[in-house]
Amino acid sequence: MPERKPRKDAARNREAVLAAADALFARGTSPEDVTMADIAAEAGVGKGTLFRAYGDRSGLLRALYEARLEPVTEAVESGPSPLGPDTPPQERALALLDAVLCFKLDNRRLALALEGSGSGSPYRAVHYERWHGLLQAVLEEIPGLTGAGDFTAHALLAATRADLVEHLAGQEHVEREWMRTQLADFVARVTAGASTGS
Amino acid sequence: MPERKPRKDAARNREAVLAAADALFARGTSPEDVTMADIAAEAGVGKGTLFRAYGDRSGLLRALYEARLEPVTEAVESGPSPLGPDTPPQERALALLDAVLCFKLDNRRLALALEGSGSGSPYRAVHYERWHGLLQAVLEEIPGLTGAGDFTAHALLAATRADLVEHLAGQEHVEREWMRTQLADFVARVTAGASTGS
DNA sequence: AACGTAGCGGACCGTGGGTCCGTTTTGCAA
DNA sequence: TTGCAAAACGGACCCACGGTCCGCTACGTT
Repeated sequence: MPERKPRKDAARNREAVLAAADALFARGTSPEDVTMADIAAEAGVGKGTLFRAYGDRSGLLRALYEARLEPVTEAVESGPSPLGPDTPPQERALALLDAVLCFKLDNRRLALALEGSGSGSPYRAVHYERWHGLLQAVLEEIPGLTGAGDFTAHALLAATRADLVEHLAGQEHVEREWMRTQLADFVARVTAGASTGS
Repeated sequence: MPERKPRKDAARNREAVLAAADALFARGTSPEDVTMADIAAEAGVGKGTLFRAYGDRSGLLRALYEARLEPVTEAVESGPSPLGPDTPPQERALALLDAVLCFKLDNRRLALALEGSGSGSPYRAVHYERWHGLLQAVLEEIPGLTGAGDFTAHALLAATRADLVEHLAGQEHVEREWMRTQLADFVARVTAGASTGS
């Protein structure tokens, strides 16, 4: 097995970089003005280190995102109802989308930076595919949605896009709870209606 | 009146630039590799000209987009059913979204370049606000959607985001007609269901 | 203690958006 | 026509930022 344990200063630096990035994104400035050099400086580390650790900008963003997302993923894969697997599909779809929305609300800048980082569409990201795959599977179990799971999952997830969330929460000052209600309503309408197709 | 007529070479160059950009985007290459210098070269014009005419990259993109979109806008504002104003709301909502989808399918690269051009979220663009305002108004007239028009309009439009369309049509090779059907289905479900709210 | 190597860091590079300013073109008027 | 001021041109130039390179440092192993 080619698994070689990393040197401990390396590990420490990886952490420092993540923390630094986190701090900078929290620090209100709009995501695209947070430069790689900034992050390196904040972490007290050379730029080279940062690129060696994460490959490129979107790699770093992805790692940070993934780390923040982990608890949610956990809860979805093996947690209790309504997020966990032992939940009737309609209710679970609702819970999933609410979880995504809340996550994006809590990590607005980060999510924004990640989806906005040009390199490749957000739709090729692993975490997107995870959400989409899961949501699709859940939706397919709802009567009247058979065959429409794929597109419907995309469409519903699109309603939680980082820049939309940012627009509503940031510019338009829409209240968190109001947004959750609206999304829940929307999802309910989608999952409740009868199919129009053949 | 501060309206001063532009010099005719200026007008000619503006046109040339638009045409050049159009040609380059049609030429298959992914939108972010179409550089300003490329466009200037293709138009047989200096970079300065291009920036003087349109301000910056996203200005140029917006102008081009707006120009292409004009016929659709026209049809929506004063055309015949089902796009025009004399259409029952539910049917019109469907037609509007179908029109947006078709437009994005026909102008994939351009739409992608515009929405992807970092400077400001797509949600502040004039054309987005036009679509959103209109769709919202239409939705509000549908029984059961009162009060939910704003968010619902955002959510439905999100299903036609350029990168999603590109992902489905470009990477996953989803058929145009199939996509239209799926979207129609989706919209129908949203506009048909009963409200969950108070 | 000594040594091989993983890791470091910041000078350096290429690219692409945007600016500047000397030169050319245009349109008006004498 | 010719003269002239203003508008427009164009490409050399600037700079910020992502990403690379390579001589140096410090880890950890024997």
